[in-house]
Amino acid sequence: MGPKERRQREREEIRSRILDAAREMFATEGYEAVTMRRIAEKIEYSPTAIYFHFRDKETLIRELCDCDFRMLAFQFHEIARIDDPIERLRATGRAYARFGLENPNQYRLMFMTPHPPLDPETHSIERGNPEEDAYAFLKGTVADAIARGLFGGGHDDVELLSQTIWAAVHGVISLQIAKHNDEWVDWKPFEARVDSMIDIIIAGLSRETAATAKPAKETK
Amino acid sequence: MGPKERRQREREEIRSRILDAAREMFATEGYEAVTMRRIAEKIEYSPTAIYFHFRDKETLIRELCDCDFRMLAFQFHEIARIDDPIERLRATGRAYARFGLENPNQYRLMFMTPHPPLDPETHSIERGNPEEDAYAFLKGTVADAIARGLFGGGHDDVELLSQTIWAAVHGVISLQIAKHNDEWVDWKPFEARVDSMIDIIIAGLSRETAATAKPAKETK
DNA sequence: CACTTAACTTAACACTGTTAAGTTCAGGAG
DNA sequence: CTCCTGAACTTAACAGTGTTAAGTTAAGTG
Repeated sequence: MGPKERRQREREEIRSRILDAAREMFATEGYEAVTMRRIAEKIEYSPTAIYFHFRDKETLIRELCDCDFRMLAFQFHEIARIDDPIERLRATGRAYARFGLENPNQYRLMFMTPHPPLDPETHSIERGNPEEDAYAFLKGTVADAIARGLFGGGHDDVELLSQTIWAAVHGVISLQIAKHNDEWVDWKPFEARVDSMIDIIIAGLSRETAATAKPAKETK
Repeated sequence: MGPKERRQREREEIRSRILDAAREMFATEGYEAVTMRRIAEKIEYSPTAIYFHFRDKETLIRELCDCDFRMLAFQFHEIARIDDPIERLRATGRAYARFGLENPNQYRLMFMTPHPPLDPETHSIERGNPEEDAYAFLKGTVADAIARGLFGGGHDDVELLSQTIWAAVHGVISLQIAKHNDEWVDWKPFEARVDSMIDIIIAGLSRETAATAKPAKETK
């Protein structure tokens, strides 16, 4: 209980003040707007002070990122209670899309920007736990759907299907974020595109696999 | 014949030398590696010389981008001769995926990075011409499929379907580019993911619309 | 020949992330 | 109490960025 713990607490406090300042600037103005000097200015320290708490800018931003991953997984809390896997899948897709639309800067950093592999894999998120790991949550739903026989025959690879479903919704979101200002394309409303994608994917999964559904003709 | 045209030609020549130097650095080392100073060094001019040919770095890079868009559209040249719209669609998706995998840096800039809207819409590409405009090519194929009754009833909005199909394949590519180094996910091979996506989308679009394929139950 | 003008260079500005060196000051040891 | 350690910070600087203002050079034109 000595002053040692107080020091520790103070350290954590300024640490999270840095994080908070960075988060706000990042969320409202985007990645480019976050500079060490501006963070420092906001919390009224010198720029170098930050380096006492974070190795470099990259690790600072990555810590923000981890936090957002957990926030995303948290969006699925309510949805987990939907019993029908198909409806759960639909709701998951929509929630994911909403997250992307409402947090475009975070989404860009999380899913649209290549990162160098993290050295010691020191994530603070428990991998595989659907409460914290959004991908694990999706896999769980897909596995349920397969187990209950809701997908057509041939659709039995949980990993592959999860990655495909994820990519489908991610495609809509990331095009929205990257190109919704692009006048080249007459964009349909975002919600319409999300629903269209989810409907088509679910319809496609409900049928037999292509090999059996296709007109029996070996192409090539 | 006069020296006026020679000057013009020389100007074009150095202009394209800048472009070429930038393109090479960009393709092999990525966006961050391209700096005005390094371009200048490569072509043995001073950094400021570039500004005599391009307003700023942004417009230089955007001109590269335009070129890549045309290159993408060119990939579809052969494919245009496939008669069956469904098979043409399949081939288009695969060619698009290959383009993304082989040109990740270009793909990132073209489809994964938000750009401020271009002032006077001075693209050098003819919009709507399938020979130059890849999106127009896709729309053409989708329209064909609808016209021949290959999609289920209800799937009749060319624009919406094109955007959905594009987003689906784009999702696979962009996750590959941004996250294939991420050990969090046990990635299936890229080709498998592309084929899975295309098969599911086509299955979802074929014949009966979602409403009839779904168990007849009004959700909500 | 004088003059304009395009094409360029040099030097600088205002930024960026990051680091080396110096300062301050609370807390523990003797 | 003094002495000293070491954490937490600041100041100054480095090497880099995109960009611009001012100066130079040389070719073409009246």
